[in-house]
Amino acid sequence: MAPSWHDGGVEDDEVITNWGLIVEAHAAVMKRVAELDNTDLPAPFFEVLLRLVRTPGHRLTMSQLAHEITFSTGGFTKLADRMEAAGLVVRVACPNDRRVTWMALTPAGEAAIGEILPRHIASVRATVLDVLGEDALADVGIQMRKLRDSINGPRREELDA
Amino acid sequence: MAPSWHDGGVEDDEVITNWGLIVEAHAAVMKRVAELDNTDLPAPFFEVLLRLVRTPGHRLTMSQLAHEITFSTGGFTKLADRMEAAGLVVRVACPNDRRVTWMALTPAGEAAIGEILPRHIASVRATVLDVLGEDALADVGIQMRKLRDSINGPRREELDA
DNA sequence: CAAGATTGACTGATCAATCTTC
DNA sequence: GAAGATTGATCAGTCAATCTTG
Repeated sequence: MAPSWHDGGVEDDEVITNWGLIVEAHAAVMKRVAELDNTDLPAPFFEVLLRLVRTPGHRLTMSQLAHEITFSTGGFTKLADRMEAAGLVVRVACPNDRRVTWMALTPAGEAAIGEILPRHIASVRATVLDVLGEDALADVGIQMRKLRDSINGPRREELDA
Repeated sequence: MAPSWHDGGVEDDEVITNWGLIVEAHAAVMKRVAELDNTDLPAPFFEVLLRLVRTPGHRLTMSQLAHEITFSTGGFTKLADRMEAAGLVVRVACPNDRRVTWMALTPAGEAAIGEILPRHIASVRATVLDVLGEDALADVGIQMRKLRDSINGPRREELDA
């Protein structure tokens, strides 16, 4: 057996290797899916549109969206500028609290996500589901949810993407 | 049961949700580990140093390193500039093929990775291993290797990180 | 004074084009 | 001509500071 400074525990190499596999698999799948998607829509645009279209009312606040796609608020403001310039979303003032700004889908935004999403789903199916199979993917999902929730806390509503 | 346009197959939502969990867990862990590492060493620096220190001779070519950390060659040249300016690595001309440049660890680079790596391992243990447990993490690793290898092809040597 | 959003300065990556060497 | 590395132009993100509203 190999030596370790964790008496009786798991090898460091094993932990680092397995975490490394998650990182590498994530990067490889992201890249492949982007190729298969074959779209000119920037990835952050897609992330935003997806979350908006899956939300009742098709609108979320700037802060909420920024957090969900793990952007800084400053970075998200500029992303919002670009998406609004592209006609995919509009800013809507919040009447209740005049500090907050809603981001809402435009018809063009709905059309864009409606056009890309089926291809994206096909890409993920081909890259992930067809390789792992249904059961293994479900098992991985369970573990990943544990990881996520141990850090972010469980979600009030499931809006994974 | 819910409807699907994949007759008898897996639901789209299920696939997208599970893949989304991988993406979110990856992002959350990356962020948390970075916090726990508590280092001023930029992440790409760490990635490069780690691969160098784990390589016999402590040297790899620019292209090879660029590919391993999934950088463009142009981007890696500039990363190498910064790391060399920081005294962590040196470029070494290859005598056999004068097109290639080796990147080699300096003593300062060895010291830097030697100092951060134990903390990093502890961060990953606390964030990943302690949450999933040894067996579940190993299972996830198996699936992630399948994903990676189905895209990149199996590695000649295991150098995960 | 805290929270949401924006702005400006800066950093770090990509891409396409170029240079050298095989 | 192809491969490895570099360069210049550009782009998209962070961070710290600011403004407004609660």
